[in-house]
Order: sequence, then structure tokens, then C-alpha cells
Amino acid sequence: MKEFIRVMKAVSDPTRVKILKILERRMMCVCELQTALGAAQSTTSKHLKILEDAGLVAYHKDGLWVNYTLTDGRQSPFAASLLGNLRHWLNEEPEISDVVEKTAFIDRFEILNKN
Amino acid sequence: MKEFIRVMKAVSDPTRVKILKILERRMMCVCELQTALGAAQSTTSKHLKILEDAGLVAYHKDGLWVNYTLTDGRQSPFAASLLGNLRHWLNEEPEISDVVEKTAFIDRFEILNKN
DNA sequence: CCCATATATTCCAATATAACGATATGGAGG
DNA sequence: CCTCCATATCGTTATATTGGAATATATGGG
Repeated sequence: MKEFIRVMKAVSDPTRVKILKILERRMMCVCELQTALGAAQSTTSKHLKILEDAGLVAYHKDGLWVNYTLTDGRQSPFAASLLGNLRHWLNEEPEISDVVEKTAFIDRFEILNKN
Repeated sequence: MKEFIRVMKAVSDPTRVKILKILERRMMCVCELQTALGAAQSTTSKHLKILEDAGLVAYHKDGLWVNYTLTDGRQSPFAASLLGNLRHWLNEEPEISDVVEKTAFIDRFEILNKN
């Protein structure tokens, strides 16, 4: 039950749904997601932690970067089902597609230069 | 997006999940659900409203009673998918099965006499 | 060892949520 | 019309969630 609630709560926030839809395209480091979302770094990091606790995303460290990806949902049938459905859900929503399409032009090395 | 969030938020609460699992068995009036959940009447009613707003349950008035049922999910693909999955999810959870099994012994006319 | 950088964590303010008691509403029956 | 009863709504309180600024942590390079 707790596991179920954790997954449902995790996807009950627009910012986190956007993160999941972005990660459907490709893996992203925190600073890339931060740029895509237009949110503060701490906010982005915190949302990622909630998604990770729910078994929806995983990360792999690469030097200073932490790359986040969607999981295969192996740890949670609820997460697996949701990730599967999300693939064909919300693609037409402007709120989502705008952010997702932006990710094509986001590059961690460019972000680097801007700061 | 809003619709999706509304559905996910609706199922992000243990009490509301219990209501859905109970209604899988049979339709119930508010006072029966209240008894099954051990919650206050106002609490029960409010949870039902949230579930209804999400398109997960519907009601039919029968005199003074208001009978709640699961919807067929026609208003929302998200609700439909969730209701479908819920049928085979969480059935083994004691927290759920205890409440669900109790419903067999709950009768609105008996509740009537106790008040 | 020290610095710079990417990310995580902490702290705080604002807002949302959940629970309950009290009150309002609305239908049924006298 | 008045009353009763099931349910809905309101008001309040306690708790949870969200977001951002500030700070801590960790890694790579010099």
C-alpha cells in the first residue's frame, strides 16, 4: 500500500510528470533538467529524489554529473505500469510537448558556459 | 494535464484507495462506507467528492441514500486505466483486504438502528 | 591540498491536504 | 408545513508539500 501511494504521489505533481516525459526522450543530468524546467537547482534535485524513491527514475554518476534515466520499473509493478502508460499519455498536452521539445536544444556543456 | 493530476492525486490517499477497493465488491451508500472505513461522515463524503471529480466513482440517488459505484472510466482514460489495474492490485494487502472483507457484513439498515 | 563545479541537503515561508465537529441542504413522510 | 434522516458543506486545526535561497557534499583538475 505504501509503495502504491508513494508512486501515485510521485506522479501527482506537474513538474515531476514533466521530468518523466523529458526522460522518455533521453537521459539528462540535473542541470539539463533544471534548464528544461526553468526551476531552481534544489527544486529539481528534490523532485528527482521523490521520483527515485518511487522507483520511477534511476541515476548513474559520471564524474561530477549525475545522469538520470527512467527505470525499467522492475522494483515496482506500479511504477512499471505508470511508466508504460505515460509513454502514450500526455504527448499532445502543450504544457508537456513544449518542455519536451525544448530538450533537443539543451546541452550540458552549453549550460556550463552560461554560468 | 490537470485531469491526469486530478486522477493521480485522487488515488494518492489510503482512505480513497480503500473506498475504490470496497466499491469493486458492490455499490455502497455513504453511511456504509463511513462504517467500513471507521471515519467521520464528513470525511467520507469529502473523499467521495474528490474521487467523483476525478471520474473514478459516480453516484445515484435513491431517496435519502446516495449510492456510490465505480465508473466505467468513460470520462477519463487515466481513471479507466487505474480502475482496471486496481482490480488486480493491492488485493493481498492486509490493510485493504481487512476493510474489503468487512463490507460483506455491513448493511445500511443495521447502521440505521445503531444511531 | 585547494579550488571550481555539479548535485544534495537544510531551512524557511507559502500553500495544500486531511480530519473532525458543527451546520446546512434536500428529500420523505406525517 | 414541519420533522427526520442521509448526505454535503463549512470552519478550524494539524500536518504535508512545494519552492527557493543558502549551505553542505563530492568529484575532478591543478
